Amino acid sequence: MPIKKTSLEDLVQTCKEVFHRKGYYNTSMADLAQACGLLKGSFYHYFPGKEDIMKAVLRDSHTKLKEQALSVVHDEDRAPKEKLSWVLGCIGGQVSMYKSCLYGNTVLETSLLVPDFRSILQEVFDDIQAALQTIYLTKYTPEESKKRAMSSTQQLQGAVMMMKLYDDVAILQEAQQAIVDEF
Amino acid sequence: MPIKKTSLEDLVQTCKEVFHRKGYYNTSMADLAQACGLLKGSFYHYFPGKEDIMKAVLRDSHTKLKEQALSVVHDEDRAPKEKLSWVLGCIGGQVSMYKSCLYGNTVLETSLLVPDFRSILQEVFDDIQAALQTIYLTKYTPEESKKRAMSSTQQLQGAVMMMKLYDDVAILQEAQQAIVDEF
Amino acid sequence: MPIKKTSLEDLVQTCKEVFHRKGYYNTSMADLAQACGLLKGSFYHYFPGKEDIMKAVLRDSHTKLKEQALSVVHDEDRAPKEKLSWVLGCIGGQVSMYKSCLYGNTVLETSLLVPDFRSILQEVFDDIQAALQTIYLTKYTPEESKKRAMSSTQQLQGAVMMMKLYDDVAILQEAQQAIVDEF
Amino acid sequence: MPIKKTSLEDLVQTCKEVFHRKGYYNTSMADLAQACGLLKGSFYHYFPGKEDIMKAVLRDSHTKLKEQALSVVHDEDRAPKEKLSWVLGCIGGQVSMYKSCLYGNTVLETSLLVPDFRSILQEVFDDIQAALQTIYLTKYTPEESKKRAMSSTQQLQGAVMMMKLYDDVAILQEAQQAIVDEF
DNA sequence: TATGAATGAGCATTCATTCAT
DNA sequence: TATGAATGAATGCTCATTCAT
Repeated sequence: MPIKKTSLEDLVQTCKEVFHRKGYYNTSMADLAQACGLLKGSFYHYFPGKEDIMKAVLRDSHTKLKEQALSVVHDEDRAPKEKLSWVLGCIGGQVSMYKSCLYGNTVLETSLLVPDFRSILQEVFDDIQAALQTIYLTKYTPEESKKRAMSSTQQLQGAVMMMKLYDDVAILQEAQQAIVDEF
Repeated sequence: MPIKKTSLEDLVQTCKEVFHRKGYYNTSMADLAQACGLLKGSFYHYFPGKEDIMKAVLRDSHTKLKEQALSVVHDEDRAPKEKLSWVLGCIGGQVSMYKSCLYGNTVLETSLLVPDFRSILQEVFDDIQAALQTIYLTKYTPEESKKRAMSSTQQLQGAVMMMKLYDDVAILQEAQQAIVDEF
Repeated sequence: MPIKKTSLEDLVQTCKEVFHRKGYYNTSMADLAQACGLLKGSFYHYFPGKEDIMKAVLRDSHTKLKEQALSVVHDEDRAPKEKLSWVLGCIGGQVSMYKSCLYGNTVLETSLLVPDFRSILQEVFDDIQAALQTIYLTKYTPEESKKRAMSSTQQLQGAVMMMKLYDDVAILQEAQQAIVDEF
Repeated sequence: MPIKKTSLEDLVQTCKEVFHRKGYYNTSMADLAQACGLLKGSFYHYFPGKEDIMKAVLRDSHTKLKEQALSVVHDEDRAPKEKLSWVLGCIGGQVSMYKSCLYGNTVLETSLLVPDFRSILQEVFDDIQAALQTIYLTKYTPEESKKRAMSSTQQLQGAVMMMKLYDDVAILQEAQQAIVDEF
C-alpha cells in the first residue's frame, strides 16, 4: 500500500500526454507542472530541464514499445501475419489513444534541432523496422523485406498525419488493415 | 519596373524558409524579422500577427503547388504515369529543397490547436488527393483510385519523416520511385 | 530642446549608481529596471543582457576617468604635484559620491568569474598607473616611478575599502593627502 | 576520537573556500551544499540560513587570524620588524592560498547591506590595526604608529585587489616586502 | 513604409527556505 | 542527522504585440 505523493512514473505519463497534445515547443514547464499538480519549481527535483523530461518521455515510450509491441516478433506460437497485425495494432492503439504519434511529431518538430532527441528517435524507428523486417523475412527475400518494412513504417506514419488532419481514426485503421492485407 | 525594398512576396518566401527550419512555435517574430532584414515592429505593416504570416505562407505554398504540380493533371499530352511522376517530383523537389514538408509539419505541430491552419491544410491535401485520384482513375476503379491516392499521399508523407530522421534524401526518392513503379 | 524619454546615457548613469550600491550579483534586472523607470523587458532594447549593462557602465566610467582625471597629466601648465593631487581628487570625488569604487568592487566580486569585466578593469588600472607613473617620472627614476604608481593605487584602493567599512570619508581623504604629501 | 561524517568545522572550511571563489551573493546554498557533499536541506541542521554560514566563516577566519597572525605581537622573543613580517606573512599566506581576501571582498560586496557582517569585519580590521599599531609603537609615536598601521592595512588590501586583477601573486609579495622594508 | 521604444505576460530556471519522513 | 520533496518568489530573458514618430 504505497502512499506515493508523486512518482516519477506518473510524472512521465502525464508529461507524455501533454507533449502529445501540445507538441514540444508549445508546451511550457508551467503546462507540465499544472498537469502534474506541481509548482514549476518543484519539477526540477525530478528533471534537470525541459529537454530531459522529453527524453524521459521518449525513452519510456520506447521501452514500452519494445516490451508490448515488438517483443512478439520472436514468439514462435504466432503466425507471421498475426505478428504483423499485433505490432501495427499496438502502435496504432497508442496513436489512437493520444490522437497522435509522439515519435513522428518529435521527428518533424525537433529532430534537426535537438540532437539528443534525434538519436533516441532513430533507435525507436530502427527497432520498429527491424521487427517488421523479421516478420517479412518469413515470406520475402531480405532485400524485399527491408523495403516492405520501410514502406509499412512510412505508410503508418503518413496515416497518422492524415488521421490528425481529418480527425478521423478510421484513416489509421484502414492503413493498418491495408498493410496487413498486403502481407 | 518597381524596385521594392521589401515585397510581400519576398517576406513570405523568407518566412517559409524559417518555418520549415524551426517549426511554427519555435519560430519567433524576431527570428522572422531578422531573416527578412526588418525590425519586429515593421512586420505588423504586412501581417496582423504571427498566425497570419503562417497562413500566408501556407496559402502561397498551396497556390504554387496547384500551379506547378497539380495543374499538369489535366494536360492531355502526357501519359498518366508521367503525370504521377511529375506531381510527386514537384512535391519531392520542394521537400528536398527545405529538407522538410511544411504541410506535414504543420499538421502534426498545430492542426489540432489552430483551426485556421487546419482548414487550409485540409484544402491542400484534398487537392493533392484529388489530383492523384484523377490520375489513378485512368487505370483503376473510382474506389481503388481513391484508396491509392490516399495511400500514395501517406507513403510520401511518411517518407518525408523518415528522410528527416535519418537525414537521407534518398529515402524520399525511393518512395517516390516506388509509388510511380506501382502505378 | 530634446524631449528624450529614455536616453542610453541616463540608463547607464542610473545603473552605475545601482551597481555601486548593491554590487553586480546582488543587483537584479528588476532593480535596474525599476531604478530607470522601465519594465524589465524594456531593458533588453538597450542592452542584450545584464553583463552588457555592466560593461557599458564600466566603459563609461573609464572614458570619463580618462577625460576628467587622467588627461591632466600632459597639461604643461601644472606642476607635477598639482597633477597628482588633481588625479587623486577626481578619483576620490567619484568614490565619495557613490561611497564606493566600482572598479575595485568589480575586480573583487567578479574579475575571476567574468573575463570581459577583467579585461576592461585591467585597462582601467593600466591607465591609472600609467598616468601616475608619468607624474612620478618628473621626479623619480623609471623604476621608482613604477613602484610608486603601483603603491599609490593600492593605497587608494585600500583606503576605499576602509572608508566603506567604517563609513568614514575622512579615511579616503587622509589617504589622498598622504599620497600627495609623499610626492 | 570521534569519526564524524560531517563536522561543523569541515563545513565552515569548505564554505569559506566557496565564498572566496564566488563571493557572497553569487554563491547559492546549492553551491555550498554540493561542495560539502550534502543536500541543500541538510544544511539547515547546521545553520539557520545563508547569512549565518557567512558569519560562521568570517568568525572562524577571525579567530584563526588572532591565533596565528596577531598573537605573535606580544611575543617578547621576537624583534618588532620580525613580528611585522610574521603578521603580514600570515595574512598574505591566507590570501595567496585562496587568491583573495574574504574580509576585503565582503566589506566591498556587503558591508553596507548586511549590518551583521559589517560589525564582524570592523572587529577584524580593528584587531589587525591594533596589532600593527602595537608593533609600530616600538619605534614611532602613537599618532605616527596609528597612521602607519592604517596605511599598511590599506596597502595590503589594495595589493590583494591588484593581485586578483592581474592574477599575479608577486604583486602581493612585493607589497608585503615594501611594508616590512619601510619599518 | 518603417522605426524603435515600450509593454506586460510568459519563458525556463534557480533561489533560500521548510518540513515530513 | 540527514533526506528529498515541495514551496513560492525571484532570477535573467523572450514573447507577440502596440504605437507614437
